[in-house]
Amino acid sequence: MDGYDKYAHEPFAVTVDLAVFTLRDAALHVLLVERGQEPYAGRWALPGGFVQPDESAETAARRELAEETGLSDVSGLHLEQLRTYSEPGRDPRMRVVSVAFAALLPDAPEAHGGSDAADARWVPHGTAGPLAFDHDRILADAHDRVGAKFEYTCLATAFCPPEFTLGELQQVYETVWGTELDRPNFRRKVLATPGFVEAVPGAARLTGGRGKPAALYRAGTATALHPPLLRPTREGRPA
Amino acid sequence: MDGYDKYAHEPFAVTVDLAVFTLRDAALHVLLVERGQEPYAGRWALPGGFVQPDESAETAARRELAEETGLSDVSGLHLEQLRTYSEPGRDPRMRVVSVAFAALLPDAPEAHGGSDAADARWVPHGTAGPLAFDHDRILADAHDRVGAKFEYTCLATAFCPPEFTLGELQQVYETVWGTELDRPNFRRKVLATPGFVEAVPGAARLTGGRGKPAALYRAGTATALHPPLLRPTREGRPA
DNA sequence: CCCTTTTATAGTCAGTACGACTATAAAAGG
DNA sequence: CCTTTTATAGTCGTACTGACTATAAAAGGG
Repeated sequence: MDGYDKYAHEPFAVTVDLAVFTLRDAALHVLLVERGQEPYAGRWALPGGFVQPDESAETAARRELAEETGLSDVSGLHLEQLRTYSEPGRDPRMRVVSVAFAALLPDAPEAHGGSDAADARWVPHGTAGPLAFDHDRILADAHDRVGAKFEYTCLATAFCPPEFTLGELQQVYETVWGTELDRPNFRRKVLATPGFVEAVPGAARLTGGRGKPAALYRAGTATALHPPLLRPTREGRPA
Repeated sequence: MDGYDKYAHEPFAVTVDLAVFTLRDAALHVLLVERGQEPYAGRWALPGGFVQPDESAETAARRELAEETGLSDVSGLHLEQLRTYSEPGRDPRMRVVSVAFAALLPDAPEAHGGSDAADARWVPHGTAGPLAFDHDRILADAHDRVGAKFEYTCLATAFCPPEFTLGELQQVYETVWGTELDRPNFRRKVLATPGFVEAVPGAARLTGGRGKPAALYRAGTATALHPPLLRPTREGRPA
């Protein structure tokens, strides 16, 4: 890193791209914007924008998160840097290096209410055709990362409202992983992990529809899962 | 990402920084360069450099890896993107966004043999005082990441020569984690994981010094570890 | 109002994995 | 020859997990 002046260094534009997930009707949704101009006009793209001169990528990402979701307070939301995408041809107009982030929301208020008219929309995951730029790749990487972190962290509660049932928490896992889990075993595991969830003391209950009311829980203070909660082995057919 | 021309976007310099690890005499070593000029003159720093206009960060990182280690072929080495550091004040001279990488080498040829005189040196981990810029943070993050990946991947063999004993592999784990492992249990776990290591058929053996000769193994084809090989629980004192 | 359906919760049981430990084998050093 | 050192084999009890059965408490339909 010596001798900056000895090297010719081209200027790069630095942006952030956000893969923002939420759960709606037990289906994974992603926040997307429709592009109005070339390149990729008419295609869906991940929300994002330029990092300003006085911002870190994290600051820019949280600012974009607030702008695109229309939420007034995004300070408590889970936002995590994924990785940086820097292939020379990824934006045909100029040399853009993009720091990608993943964000998780509990509920899904319709997005484009913001005064700045960020016309972002919640789109069911997988239904938005090929995205602009390399955003399909970014989105897939984000989904992989979130799924992997579910195994050894308590991240799943970031999709849940402040109070939730164990059935809802299990739904979160099943939706993100795309698998089904055994309900008694899931209960046992979650309750056996200290700090994952804590029972709402008022023995409060919630009626979602048919069956017996379920006890309510809040997210606990733990962040890691020891031992991990592994998804069902996908070694069903080994080669 | 619409409307590039509506935003004022300052140019950024984009660099890569490398945390290159190797094992020497059962001690973790890091490749560092001594800074010759301000800022941080005389301090150690991670090797790195600017991303060229026609390069991705990954390409730049592998090029720097070859330059700084002096190795002619770095194509087989493990090189992995860590994350991007973009705090506005991290370089006092200019706005620099740095994509950090971690690399693992089996053996440690003394580095600065390269014709380009990259004067990088192998320094025992933890002995190089405070590093320049935010490189202490980057190095710590890299070490954390490598240690964490040891739990659920076969990455540890990246530190080993083509043929190695189980004792040497255990040394790798113990050095990176800073803990001691039970030898029989470690054997059982490694050998029970299909594809982690494969025995060298010639019943070959190696004498390191005193005791009974050990069987030789090669790295297998597996990359993941299911179930993971967790390090001894550091919950010795819970709060 | 009873009976079925649905969901929540409790509990059982066997197989696996793992930590702690003991025992044997094969080399080097004195 | 005996001790030390390292490699390898095996044992035992516990914790965790997958698969499963059973009971409780609600809604809905006849």
